[in-house]
Amino acid sequence: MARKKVTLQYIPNDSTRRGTFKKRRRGLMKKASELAILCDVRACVLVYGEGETVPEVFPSHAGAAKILNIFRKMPELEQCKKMMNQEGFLRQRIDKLRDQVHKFGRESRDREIRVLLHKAMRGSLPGLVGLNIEELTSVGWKVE
Amino acid sequence: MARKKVTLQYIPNDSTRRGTFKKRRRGLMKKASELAILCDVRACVLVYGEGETVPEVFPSHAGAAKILNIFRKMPELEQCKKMMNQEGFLRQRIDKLRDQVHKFGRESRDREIRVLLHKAMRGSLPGLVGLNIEELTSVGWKVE
DNA sequence: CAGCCTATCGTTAGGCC
DNA sequence: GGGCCTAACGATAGGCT
Repeated sequence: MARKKVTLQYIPNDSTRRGTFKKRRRGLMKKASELAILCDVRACVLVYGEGETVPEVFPSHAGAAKILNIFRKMPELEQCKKMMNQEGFLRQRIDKLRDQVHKFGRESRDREIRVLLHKAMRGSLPGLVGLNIEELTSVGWKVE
Repeated sequence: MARKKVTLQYIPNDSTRRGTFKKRRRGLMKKASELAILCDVRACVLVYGEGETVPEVFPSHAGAAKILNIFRKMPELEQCKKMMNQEGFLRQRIDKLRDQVHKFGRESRDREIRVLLHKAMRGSLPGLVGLNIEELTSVGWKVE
């Protein structure tokens, strides 16, 4: 009856993981729906189930596609804008790094890094800018 | 100190809405991250803040773009599959309708429809055929 | 307006059919 | 595996600084 404290790491047991997945995906979609209703904002969510070719989508296939198109058209334009100032440059850099981390391992490290970077940013921007990709990536491992 | 019971409808007051938005968007992103970690699934979330041109994205701009590409390549193929059987056809139809309703406005008489759906499902599929577009749309939303 | 706090509500892990 | 249930945990509305 006592509920375990949720360790936030990959659930090895298949049936447990699937059960959790089903519950939480539903929860996520609900949250998204609530956010959209309460604040009337454009939002979309895609979640591919384990080995599924068709994702569950909010708010709908077409609705998501619409938002996705907007998202798609923005990249280069935004990149130009971002290049204009240091903050933008940093953000772009973080994005790349985040991706690398993703490639290496589970997303858990991704999230940790984000927090870490947050702190680093508040501390001092130059400290972060000085690091190269490998160094920052290894920071992710270290954190874990 | 007493917390209100959350009415799940558009929040008219600007500052309240913005506050709620910030909190809930953060919460949504966290949930997404947890889901990805716990179950190791591909997922992405895009949320545009009120009047923002740049959305907040999970797991990252590039990461989302990757998933979005997969999503994009699937439509026609899946549609063909779905056309194969009646259920698929119905689902596709509901999708379109769901989108329409979203464009028109906020969904309201929620509970009534839910009852309707219950009846329809227990009765039989043909029961849905009798409904008009608006009703069917709401049903589609409830199907989730 | 942005954080921080706390009471309360909503989500969900773990059991049990 | 799919639902349903309940207690525990996590998210967050409302208030204060």
